[in-house]
Order: sequence, then C-alpha cells, then structure tokens
Amino acid sequence: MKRTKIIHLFDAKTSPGSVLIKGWVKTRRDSKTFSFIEVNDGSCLANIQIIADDSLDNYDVVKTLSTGSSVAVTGLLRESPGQGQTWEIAASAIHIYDIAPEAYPLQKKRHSDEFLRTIGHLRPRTNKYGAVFRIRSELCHAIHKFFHDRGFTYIHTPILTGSDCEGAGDLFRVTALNLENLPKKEGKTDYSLDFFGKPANLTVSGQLEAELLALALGDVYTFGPTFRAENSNTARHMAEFWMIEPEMAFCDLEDDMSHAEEFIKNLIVHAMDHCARDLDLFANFVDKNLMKTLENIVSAEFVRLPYTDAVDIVKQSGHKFEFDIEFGKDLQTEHERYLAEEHFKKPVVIYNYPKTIKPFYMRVNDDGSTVAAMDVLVPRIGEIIGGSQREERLSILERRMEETGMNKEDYWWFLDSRRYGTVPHSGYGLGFERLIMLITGIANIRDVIPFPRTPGNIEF
RNA sequence: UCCCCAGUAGCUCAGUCGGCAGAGCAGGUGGCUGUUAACCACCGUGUCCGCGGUUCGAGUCCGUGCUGGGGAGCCA
Repeated sequence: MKRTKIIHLFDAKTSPGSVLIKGWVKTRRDSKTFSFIEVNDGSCLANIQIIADDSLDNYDVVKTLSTGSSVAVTGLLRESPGQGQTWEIAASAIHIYDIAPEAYPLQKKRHSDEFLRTIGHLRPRTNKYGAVFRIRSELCHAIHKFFHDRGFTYIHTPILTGSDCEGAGDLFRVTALNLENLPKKEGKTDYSLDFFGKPANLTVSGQLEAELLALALGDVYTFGPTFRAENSNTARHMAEFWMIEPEMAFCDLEDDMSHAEEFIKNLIVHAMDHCARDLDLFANFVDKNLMKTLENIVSAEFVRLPYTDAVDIVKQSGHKFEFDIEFGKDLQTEHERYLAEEHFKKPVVIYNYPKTIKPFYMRVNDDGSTVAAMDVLVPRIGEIIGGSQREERLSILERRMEETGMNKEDYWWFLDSRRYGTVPHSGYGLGFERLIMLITGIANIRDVIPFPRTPGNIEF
C-alpha cells in the first residue's frame, strides 16, 4: 500500500477505507484493552490519532511506544467518536521502526526556546519549529511566484567575491592558503599565491552584480545566503542569513518604495491564505496580537516620510529618548520604534537620508546633501528593508567613491555599467529571516532558521 | 564590542538571615478511564556552571572565567 501523508487524511470528505501512514509518536495513552497513539509525520501541525487494541499481534510492544518513536501504521480511516478530532485510524498493523529510549530529550510538555537551541538537531520535531520551517518553505515559494508573476528574472549572484568594501559590514575571508604557514611578501601575506590570486570573501550582498544584470534583463532578483562577520549579538542579526534583492531598471525611488510595500503585503497575504493552521499556533502561543498586526499591515497604506520630517517628529514628540537626534545622525532603534509603533502605529518608509551616513552607490539628490535611500520600518521588527535609487551618473558615482575612500580600479566593471547605456534604476534588500519573524511573531532570529550562525556558535 | 540579568535533578523553577538539597513535569511500577498537555497511588534522580577567595561552615558573600538571555551599536 502507498503511504499517505497525514495532511491529506484531514482533507478527506469521506473515508478512503484502509490507509498507510508513517511518522513519529507524539504521545500515547493506554486503556485496559487498547491505546491511543498520536502520530505526526511533519506534513502538517496536526497529529492523527491511532487506535491500537490488544488484537494486534505485537500489542505488548506497541504499549511501550514512547515519544519520538518511529512507526508505520496500516488501518481503517474512520470518523472519531471522541471529541477533538474528526478522523482516526483503527490500526490493523503497526510496524515499529525504532523505539526512542528514555534519553530522548523532547517531552510532551513545552520547552524553552533557549533549551531547544541547544538541541537544534531535534527541535524541528516540535510543533512550533515544524510550523516555522513549513512557513519558511511556503514563503520561499511565494517569493518566487511574486517575481515570476511580474516578469522578473531570477538570477544567481556569486557567493565568493573579490570586492571587499561595499560598505555593508565586515567580511568573512575565504582562502585556500595554509593558515599555519602563510606565504609572506615584504612582511605581508602574499595573496598572489592564493586560489584566486587575490583576497576573496563571502558575499555581503548581491546588489552590485544584480545591478549589472538589471541593466541587461530589466527586472531581476536574487534570493540567496549572505554573510557578515560582525560581532553582533542581538535577536535580529546572524552571520549567515538569506536576503531577497530585487533590482529594477527604469525605476525611481518612488517606484522602489511602492514595489517594496506591495511585496511585503503580498507575502503576508500568501502566508495567511496558505499557512493558516501553522499561523494559528503562533497566534495562540507566541503572539496573541499576531493576526491583528498582520491584518493591520496588509490593510494600511505605508507612511512615506522624508528623513528630515522623521527627525522633526522625533524631536517634537515630547518623548524621552536615550539619544538625541539631529540632521546628519542616523535614527536610533528607539527612534525607529517610536515612529512605527507609537506615532504612526503602522509601517513607515523613511527616505532621503543624509549622504554622509549612506554608502557610495545611492543616488545623490538635487539638494546635494541627501541621497535617494529608503528604509522600511515595521512595528516590532524595525528595519526589514533597505534600498535606494542607484547613482547612475558616472562622474557623480566616481566622486562618491573618492569621497568614501574606495579604490575605483577595483570596480572598473561596476563603473562600466554607467559608461555604456546607463539608466535610472533602483532596488532593495529584504531580510528573509526578519520577514519570518514578522509573520510568525517569533522574537529571536535564531528561531526562524534551522541552523543559526551567530558569534561563537556553529554547532550542527 | 558595551550595559544589565541569569546559570540548582532529563526539563521548568523554588531555595528566607551563610547552618542536612526541594517542588512540579518528564521517566519507572501498579490501577482506572473513548482518552486527548488524561487521571490516581507509589518509586528514583544532583560536579548547585568552572576556578580562586572570605568563613567554624558557601547553592547563598567576594573576585574571575565560561555559557545563555535582555538591551545598545553595526545592519537585513
């Protein structure tokens, strides 16, 4: 008999008769002549209830099934006379793959997230983590669908890169040299002997390469891993995270902001439509206000707020802040939270930042002091998107590189894109894990990715 | 990296003023019941994070290191 996934059992309108399911035991309750066994196979949050009675030839072993044990169950799918579930399986045979011993760390009871992080290899078997990882998968699908529906080309930007000063943070150096015995030239490491003949790093962003593809294919996006060697110890940062970076030719900052807003709303709607059961868990046990928050984001028109106005609002708020704000200083987390959570109570897009606090590639505005940058701030998470209209004018771009102390020769290929048929274009980066935090209500970024990479932690 | 908090049974945590190490859950045994975070009775469980110090005596006080958490910076 062919195995049926448990999610499909719950779709049934009428019983298909006998079925075969395979999965892991969540819990067992015994009566005198029979047992209730709840089995989960990861296809959905819900367990299927198995009725095993003493007519089974291995009932004496079935009665010892513990949480975490693996089984294959054949039996009749029938309406359950009990409360709490519509269907149950009256087992005619139970094959036991393995009985999990007493040392199995997961219990029926709820565990703390901190403890579960120490057993990252087993936590996907819990309800909560199973649900996050299913939602994560569904949203990957939604992201590709969103762009595909709009005629974007999915491109792959390199993971290994030779550019080292994009201004996006500290880099992980990649080398094939023997670190115990580095070749030296005039006292310094001789990278001419390294694999690529020069220093190489893990990418911090696919943006520069995506720009090149946008200036050929029109609308493109990348969706891949990104690496930052920053010693960040917060609930919102990891050394390895996944980023979605659209890049659009013939697109100005206005279009860029509209696109970002549509994107976020589309993904939230997709999650509510396709992950309702899993989202219920988060709405019930993680964040009681989750559905209200999500509905608010979907229905609200995002506020568009120039940086200077944001500064004025913060200054005139009458609120006590730890840090002062004035033109030329970046908004602190407390200021961003005040704007999104208290003042507007909905997502806020802040744009036209001072050029002194933004990287070289952002387009200089006519005022000469600001750049066409935009950050999307959402309640609870803070910055979820950072983007800009790119500087398409060669001379200004070169001047900005000089101002920020960059070596133009290293970026000859990037500058070529402004030399030959340059056009206005824009793009942004959305942190995938921060999106999952927003949609699930999970507060710590380490809990929305199966194997988080943070300073001092690379187990599993 | 900086500031704050925590580390005690497999898990969650209590431990008063410095004086014999505790509870619930999980686990085991028996019972009961179409049960559903089942229920009832009984049973076992310790490097009190490591190192050093103060003290007659330290889980408790002091110093230090490690680990985890919250906040900040950097950002997505």
